[in-house]
This record gives sequence, C-alpha cells and structure tokens, in this order.
Amino acid sequence: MQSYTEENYLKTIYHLAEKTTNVQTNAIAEQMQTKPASVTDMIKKLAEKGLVDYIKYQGVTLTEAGKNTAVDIVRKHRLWEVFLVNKLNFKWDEVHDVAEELEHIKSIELIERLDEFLGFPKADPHGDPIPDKNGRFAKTQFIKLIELKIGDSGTITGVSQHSSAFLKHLEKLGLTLGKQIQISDITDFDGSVEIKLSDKQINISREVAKHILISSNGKN
Amino acid sequence: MQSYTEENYLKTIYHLAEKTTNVQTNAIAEQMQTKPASVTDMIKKLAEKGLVDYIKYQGVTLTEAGKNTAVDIVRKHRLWEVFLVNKLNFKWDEVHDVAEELEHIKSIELIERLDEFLGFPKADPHGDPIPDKNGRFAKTQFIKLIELKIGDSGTITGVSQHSSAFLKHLEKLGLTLGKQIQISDITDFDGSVEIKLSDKQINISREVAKHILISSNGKN
DNA sequence: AAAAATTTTTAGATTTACCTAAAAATTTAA
DNA sequence: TTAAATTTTTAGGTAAATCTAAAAATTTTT
Ligand SMILES: [Mn+2]
Ligand SMILES: [Mn+2]
Ligand SMILES: [Mn+2]
Ligand SMILES: [Mn+2]
Repeated sequence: MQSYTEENYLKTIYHLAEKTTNVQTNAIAEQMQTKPASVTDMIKKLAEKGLVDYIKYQGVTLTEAGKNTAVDIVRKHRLWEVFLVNKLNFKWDEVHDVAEELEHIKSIELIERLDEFLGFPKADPHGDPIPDKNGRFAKTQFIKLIELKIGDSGTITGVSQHSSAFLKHLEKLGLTLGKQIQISDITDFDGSVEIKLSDKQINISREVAKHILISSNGKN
Repeated sequence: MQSYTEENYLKTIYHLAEKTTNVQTNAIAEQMQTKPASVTDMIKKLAEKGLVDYIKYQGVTLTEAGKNTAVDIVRKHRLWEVFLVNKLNFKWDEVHDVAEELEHIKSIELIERLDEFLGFPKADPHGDPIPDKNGRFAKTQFIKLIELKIGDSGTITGVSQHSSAFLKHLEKLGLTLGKQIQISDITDFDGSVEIKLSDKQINISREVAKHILISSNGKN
C-alpha cells in the first residue's frame, strides 16, 4: 500500500515518462512543486520498494509494479473527472483539483462501481483515455491542430493543456470536445489559424492551436 | 485548514460529546485506536488552534469553531454514504470505511453539488440525520425498540450500532429502515422481543433490540 | 580539455503524528 | 482519610516528508 505522496510521485513520473525517456529529478521537483532534494529522498524510497529503477544522476524509470500503480491512479483520476462533469455538472476547467484528491481514495469496489455507474466511459472530460480495470487503454493517435494544413478537417477530441485559463478560453471560443472543425486559412504574419466551425469562423493563436488535439477525418 | 487527522479527532470528540458531557482522553484514544499520550498531544494542538476548550485532567469540549468543523465532516460522511448506497448500490453495512475517507475531501462546491444530486437527503442509510450546509439538522427523537411495551408499534428509522455484523444481521431478519413493526410479546426468560412485521413474526435478542431506533406511531 | 553552468545528491534540520515508559493527578475503595 | 486503582500528562524518541545549504557529478561552453 502506497501513501498519498508516493502515489503522486508515481503518477508524476508516469506522465513525465510520456514526454521524455529520461525522467529527471528537477522535472519531478517542478511538477510536484517541491525541491530536488526532496525528490531524491523519495526516489530512493520508491526504488527500495521496487516501484522505480534508479541509478544515481541518471534519472528514474517506473518498474512494472510502479507503472501499474500509476496507471491505477490515472484511471481513478479520470473516472472521478467524468463523474464531476457528467453527474455533478462541473465544468471541464473546474474538476482537476478535486480529482487530484479523490484519486487517492482506496477502495477497489468503489472505483469499479463508479465505472459502471458512469457507463464505462472511454475518455475523460479532456479527451484523455481511461484505463480499464486491468490498466489497458488504447494509445490515442491524435494530431495537434497546429499541424493541420489549409483545408484539413477533423474533430476536436482532446487538449494537451489542462490549465483552467486555457480551458475557459476554448469554452468561450466554442472549441469543445466533439466539435467539427476545418482549417480555412493560416495567417502568414503570426501563424494564427483561421478555423471554420459549423456556425462560425474564428481565429486562434498558434499557442492555442498547439494544445488542441484533433482526430483527423480526411485531409485534402 | 485542518489536517485529515485533526478532522478525525474533532469528529470523534463531537460524537463522544453526544453521549457524555465530559469527553475523556481515554475514550478518545479508544475510539481513535491510538494511545492516550497521543490524544493529549493532539488536544493541546487543537486547543491552541481554538478548536477545543481544554483544562488539564478535565477533558475537552468543542468550541463553536470546532463544532462547526465536526458537523461539516459528519455532513460529508453521511452524504457520501447516501451516494454509495443510492447511486452505487453498496449495502448499508459496506459504506462506512469508504465514507471515512471521502469525508475528508476538501471542496465546498463538491459537497453542495453532491447534496443536490442526491436530492437533499435528510438522513443517511443508517437513519442518521444529515446537517444542511449551515450545519443545521433536526434533533431526532427516536425511542429504542427495547423501551417499547407489548402492543406498541412504530417504524424502524435508525440504528445506534454501525458494525457490519449487526447491520448484516438486521438485513437478514428483514429489519431495515422504514419497516413497520409491532411488539407482540416480551419473553420473561431472557427479555427477548417478539416482533410482528407485515409478513412475518420474529424474535430478537435484547442486545439487538437495544440498538434499533423506532419512531413511535402510537402506543396502546 | 579546462572552465562554467547545470543538475543531482548529501548533510543536517524541522514538522507532524505517532510511540513507550514513567511521573503526576484524580477518582474510587477500604 | 489513607491506600489502591485509574486516568492523564510529561519526557524522550521514532518515522515520514519536507526544507536549506553545501558538496559532488554531469553537461555544456569556451
Ligand atoms: Mn493527487
Ligand atoms: Mn483530465
Ligand atoms: Mn475519517
Ligand atoms: Mn451512517
């Protein structure tokens, strides 16, 4: 049984490992809002428990056991987010912090019944995939909106930035999950992207376009 | 902001104060499954934070602030129990431990929306009253089944013992919340109670009868 | 390949929530 | 009203998770 803190470290390492092969002490520290010295302490402990492989100065990787725990926490986090949005009418930008706490509730029964209650959802309110109870989930193959060319179209199926400010901004623009979009123009001057929605035409910055994930349904 | 541990102490003191005026160190220790020395440590800390009034060797009482926190935890505990039973199909004997964790999730929004989602329930699955968001709730006026006389009738509206063993036993006997009962006899030999239910007649021990709470609807 | 910059670890403390053993206070019984 | 039993507190320590400051290792730049 892992502590709340250990679970958060494992989850952080798991997410960092999705981006970089070599997970560094400083990166973990930044993500966990703590100091590198504290991270070193914790890594040693996790290594002793067989949850990570660790070589001094070489960063960490999760062991099979460590990855299993991490994926389980991710599963709980995302299921609770679905609950908050679908059942309690939270907005997609309001759920993260509460899910951050709820993910640590220790009861297998609870999470399985919650999963069933929610209808075994496959994705959370941000489009991230929800692992099943065996930890399996499809590797989603999204394209960043910024990578699309003029004329390409697709459906918004995820975001790669979960800050409240970003999500609120998307909401205001009408860029929510499931929306059909088509690239009508890409501005030479600043690289901003002109998008055609079903009912309107909008312009978004490169920065915003970078963090919108599209499941492409046809290039031109 | 209180820690998980502080919240549990406050809740324990609150419940003990419902039974005895003077809440003793040893009683808290037993309830919290810890040692009296640890309780003394914590009491001092809570006193410093203004959550309890404390005079050495004289036991503790909650301050207004302490009582507010305690009632808030009780509210959360009971609302989560309702959620588990009504929405996730847990049995009334399976919910306590999970609610013991869930009650510490810190989000006012969460609990208010949960309350609404559940339809603002007035009682939890064990018949205990749920405080509203201002901490107010009706002092329930139950009678212990053991105190009824032959011929008295009423409705089962609560239990004063929450152990899984006891609750499972009641379930098996068909003595669940809302059931109409009438006392048909009280055995001279062992004081056991003969009860008439709508569909059958059963006999329960004094020990069981002590912990069933009845809202009486007419003595004879 | 040195020097400089960055990253990571160690050393030594702190805080929180515990513990055991022993001392002190209070309550109950003789 | 002493003596005995019980309750409560104090003293001194431990373990988990954190911190700061300084040392060590690695990487990047000149
Ligand atoms: Mn968390
Ligand atoms: Mn999410
Ligand atoms: Mn609790
Ligand atoms: Mn209850």
